[in-house]
Amino acid sequence: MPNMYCDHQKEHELAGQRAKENILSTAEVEKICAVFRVLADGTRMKIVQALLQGEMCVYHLAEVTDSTVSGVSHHLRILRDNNIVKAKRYGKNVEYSIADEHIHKIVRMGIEHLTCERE
Amino acid sequence: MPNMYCDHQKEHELAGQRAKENILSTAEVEKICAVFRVLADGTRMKIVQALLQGEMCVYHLAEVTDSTVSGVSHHLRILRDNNIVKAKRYGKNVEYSIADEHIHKIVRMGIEHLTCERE
DNA sequence: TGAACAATTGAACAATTATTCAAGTGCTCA
DNA sequence: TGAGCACTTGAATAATTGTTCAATTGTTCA
Repeated sequence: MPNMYCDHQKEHELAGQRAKENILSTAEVEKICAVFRVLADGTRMKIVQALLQGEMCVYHLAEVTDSTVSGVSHHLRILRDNNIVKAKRYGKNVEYSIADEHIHKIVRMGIEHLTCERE
Repeated sequence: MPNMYCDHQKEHELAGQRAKENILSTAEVEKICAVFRVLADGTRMKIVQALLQGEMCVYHLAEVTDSTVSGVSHHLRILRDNNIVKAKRYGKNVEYSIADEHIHKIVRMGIEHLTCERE
């Protein structure tokens, strides 16, 4: 009797092809991953969470995240390049804020996933 | 006249402290990041997208993602350890499926963020 | 102008992570 | 039982990524 659940020899060409057609392209997948990759760092996540409470300058962000101004600045560049935060200069300071409405949602999803996890 | 936007000498202790109190702990932030870190890889994202269409065995997932069975298996372990997919054995095969309702939502958020980006 | 502060950048190093390959386990069926 | 398939694992290598420090840019104000 053949394997009734997953007969590779006969079905994978069809099943594989079907799934391949419905899946996003490698380029599109890469772009989506990029957003998650940005949010996958602890310091950057803290920066985002701090900015969700209102705009803040680099010095304050370094305070809040327990890191250096230089380090935060590097992370802010990555966040800017990925349309997650935006910068506005006021005199000597640069005030950062959240660029995009659904960064709120994405981060909230992350928190929800956390709270409903059972170990 | 003092800097009216961000007078560090006088305000950062207060502003910094306030933000520090409202932000999640480092441990909590790390856990949230972990979810995003898992979704930040192209192969894993493809696996998740394939599984959003229905359960699938390792062989098929390797087909769909254009990678090796071994490579996919390593990624599936990471996905399992982070409660994103679950495994069920049927005879020789192991069928994988999405473990958690809001993986749908999280991935959809990622796609939305992508589509409303302007370059 | 120049001194002081805010932020950015680049380069070097350290740490993490993905991929590969070979060897292993678990299951089925002749 | 043992041959063959499905999958997993571990170790080694290659590639990416974060952090640090020193130097640089941009701004203000005396």
